[in-house]
Amino acid sequence: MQKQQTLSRNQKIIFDLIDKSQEPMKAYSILFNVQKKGIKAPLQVYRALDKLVEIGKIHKIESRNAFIACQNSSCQISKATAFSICESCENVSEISNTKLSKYLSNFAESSGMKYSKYNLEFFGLCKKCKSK
Amino acid sequence: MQKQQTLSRNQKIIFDLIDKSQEPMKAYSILFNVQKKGIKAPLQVYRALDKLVEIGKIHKIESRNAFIACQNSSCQISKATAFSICESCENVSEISNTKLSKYLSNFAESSGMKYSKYNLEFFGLCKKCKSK
DNA sequence: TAACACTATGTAATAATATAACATTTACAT
DNA sequence: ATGTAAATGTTATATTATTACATAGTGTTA
Repeated sequence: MQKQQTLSRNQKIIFDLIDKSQEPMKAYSILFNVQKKGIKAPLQVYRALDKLVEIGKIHKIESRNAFIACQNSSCQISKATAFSICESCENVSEISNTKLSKYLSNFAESSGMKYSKYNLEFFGLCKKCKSK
Repeated sequence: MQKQQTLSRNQKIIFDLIDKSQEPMKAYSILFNVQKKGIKAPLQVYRALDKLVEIGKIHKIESRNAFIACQNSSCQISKATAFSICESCENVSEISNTKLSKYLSNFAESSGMKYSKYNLEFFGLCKKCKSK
């Protein structure tokens, strides 16, 4: 376990918004939603997002340019992220599977590079959408 | 093996440029490089890129918004892509490892979703950079 | 060959995503 | 109280990507 981070004002406002959201949020949608709380500029949002990603409270879904709260309570720093993404409803869920992450970090360790992290995105239809 | 695609004029110009490049290329850098060949607008580039990705001739490196030619001659449609990315020199190399792709597609198949593809990006220091 | 569908192209405008540069303030350890 | 690192505020701008609309090429098949 890492030590608990204290979030700054802006970081907390933005984390709370993302954490409450049922779906990944985009930066400018976040901006729109926090303007009433005094966060007026894109850069304020991006700075908080960068920090929140760095400390593992949120993850960026690279293929969507969107952010979700970490679903895995024990993950304070994200060195190993995996998601499944529905191409129909755009639902994203975080995968937390010890075997998978062991397999992938072992793979990376044995590849010749000095491995620091990975990101994996699966695409397809989620349970709901595939039965439609 | 899939059937061989014939590339259109713009697709061929853009594929050749990416294929010759030693590093991933960004869309506007591609645009700059093909203007002398009559491709003047971003959309012309993005349309060709979309098609080339679709038929598996190139891949998009999502974390970098950049494109590289497929290194794997037998891969005509990219349902399973993996890369290692150097955080220092930004070198990107495609990983083509049958065991890895089997492991990941099996994982996806057993996850409950109707799996169609994945993308995996490893980050760290490449061989050259780690010894500096 | 004419009619059709499909794919690709050309062009202008604009939307969406992200960062640079600079000034100021806050948190907090010494 | 002082130094330092982190965070904030603000303006402007860079970068990445799409919408909308008009036109042209390619290949089938009637």
